[in-house]
Amino acid sequence: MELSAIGTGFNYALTCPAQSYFPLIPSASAPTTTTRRKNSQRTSAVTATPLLKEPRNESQPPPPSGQRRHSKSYLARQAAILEVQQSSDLDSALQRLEGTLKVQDLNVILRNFGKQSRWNDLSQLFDWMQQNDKISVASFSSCIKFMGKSLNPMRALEIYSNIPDEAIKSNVFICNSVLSCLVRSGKFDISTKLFHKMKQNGLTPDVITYSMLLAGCIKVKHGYSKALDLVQELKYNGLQMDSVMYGTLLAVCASNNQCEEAESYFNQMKDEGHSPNIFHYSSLLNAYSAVGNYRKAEELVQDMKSLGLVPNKVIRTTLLKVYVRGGLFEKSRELLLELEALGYAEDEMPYCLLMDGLAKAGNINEARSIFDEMKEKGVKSDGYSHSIMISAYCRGGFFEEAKQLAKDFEAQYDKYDLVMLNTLLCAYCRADDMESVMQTMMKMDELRISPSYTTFHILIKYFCKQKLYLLAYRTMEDMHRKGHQPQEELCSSLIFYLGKTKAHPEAFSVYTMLKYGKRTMCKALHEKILHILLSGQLLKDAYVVVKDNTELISQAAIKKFANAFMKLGNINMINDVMKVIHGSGYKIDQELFQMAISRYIENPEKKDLLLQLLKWMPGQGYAVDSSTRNLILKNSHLFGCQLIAEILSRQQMMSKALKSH
DNA sequence: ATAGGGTTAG
Repeated sequence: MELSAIGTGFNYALTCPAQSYFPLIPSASAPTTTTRRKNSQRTSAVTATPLLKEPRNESQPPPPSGQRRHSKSYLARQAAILEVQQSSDLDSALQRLEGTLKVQDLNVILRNFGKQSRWNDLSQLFDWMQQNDKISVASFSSCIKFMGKSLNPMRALEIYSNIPDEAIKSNVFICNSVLSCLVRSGKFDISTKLFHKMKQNGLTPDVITYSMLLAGCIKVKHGYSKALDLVQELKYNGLQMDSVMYGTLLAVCASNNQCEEAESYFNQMKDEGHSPNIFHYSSLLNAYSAVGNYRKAEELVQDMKSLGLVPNKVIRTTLLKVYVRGGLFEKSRELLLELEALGYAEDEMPYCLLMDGLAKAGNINEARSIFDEMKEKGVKSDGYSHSIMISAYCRGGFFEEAKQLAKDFEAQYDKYDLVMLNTLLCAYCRADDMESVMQTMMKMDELRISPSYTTFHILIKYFCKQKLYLLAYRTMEDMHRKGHQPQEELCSSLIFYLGKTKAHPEAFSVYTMLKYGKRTMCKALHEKILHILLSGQLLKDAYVVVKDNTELISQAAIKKFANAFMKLGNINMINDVMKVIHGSGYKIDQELFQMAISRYIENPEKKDLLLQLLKWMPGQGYAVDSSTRNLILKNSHLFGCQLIAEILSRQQMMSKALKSH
């Protein structure tokens, strides 16, 4: 322990030549690798210092800096810093050295813990500093920054919100650290909200604040317009864009396909006197790659070279992407050779770019030959190239080839992730290899990888194709349970098949999943499900469908529904159904009334409902015809003769009045 | 005495 402490102290002296004047430190010029024996040999030589550029000996005056006077306490503090850092019991070390260590020393330790990713120690030290009131703004700032690095934004927010002093809470360094921590942890929305709150509480943002938030726009939806807002606000506050901000802004443009904007910022940046570095070029080139603008890309690379910047692996790979997107496969191949020669093609990525481009352009055989060449050369691969080719074969309809490569992959690699599993699944489904499909699903289960939207989609489609409609339905149920909203087209066809195979309740269940999802659905689907429900005699469900979609269902379908319902539907709902279909603009005919009334006559205990219906009719312009009236009169003893006679006469008066008009 | 950015890639 002691020895190592001395050793490190010695190294520290190396970084601070001024310390070499102190006899405690043997040699400032001794290299780290020098052995202890050589060290001791040299000590005397250094004391004489005849070869040093600025020889000093005892007769010379001491250096003007204050370091000499404070040397003892300074050294004690350095030693204490080391002791704390190397201590196995942090709290006791802190207790022991409390008198020696100043706040800035503790901050040094804090930062060192951060640099070494010693998160627990960092947290413990910070707590101690807070409890012992040995803390400064810098401590907060550093600590919060490292909370971002350790991806612990909640702890950072907690620390920040526990700061009692409003002035410290609005300190720009602390605010910047908090925001940086949030942005780094992918919490852009929270950081934006907090930023506004901070401004309200008195924060004056600086370039770094804006730069940080701008960086958050790269991986975010509508990042470009958010970035523009930030830039505008920055300018409004009298701040100026610097080279860092331009770099970030270019990356935002590139990731949002704002090619022309990227170009114009690049030029603007140069006009303002900032010289672009390789990253600025890289981002702009990336923007060109999205649109395949190879002319501009080539120009840019020339421009870059003329400034003395050497295109690196990323630049060249991005240029390859430009050529691929632009459909310049000859040039792509040439560039790939160049990458190989430079040792930039040691992994499969550039090959995959070209293969994918070729396959998507319909040139699947050429893609395959690159794949084979690559395998022959023994290029490092983690299976991505297989995935590219399998997808390409599936897209092109070469299902056997896809399956072959899928099997090939499984024999060679044991690295499965969700995307790969989905790719394999797709290949096995298309090649109609049920056994492998099931094996893949078991694999997924085994690896505790939960199926994605795509997984379910592939499976459901496959099961439909296999006419395993109930299995497809169960899968869709599962998908829905996991919170995925199935695609309408898939639902629609499954509904159709389920209906055809007389799985009416299942068909309705699929319809319900779709209906309560967020997406809009095809208008014709309501009528389709209505027919299915009617053929399954699910009249209550049919009633709900009609009620909820009256204006989307044809008169013919309403008629079919109404007839079915009057014949066999729940007698208690007959009047409701009448009202609903009338409300939809459907003109109820005599046949329907007669059916309803016959049901009531068969069930005399429902006489109240019959009376209600008869009373309702004249208000809507309906009256029973003579044959129905006779039917009612014949059974009027069941319902109360007097009442029936009254109601019928009112109906008659109404219908006469209508006729005379 | 502390805070910032960017590149290829399912």
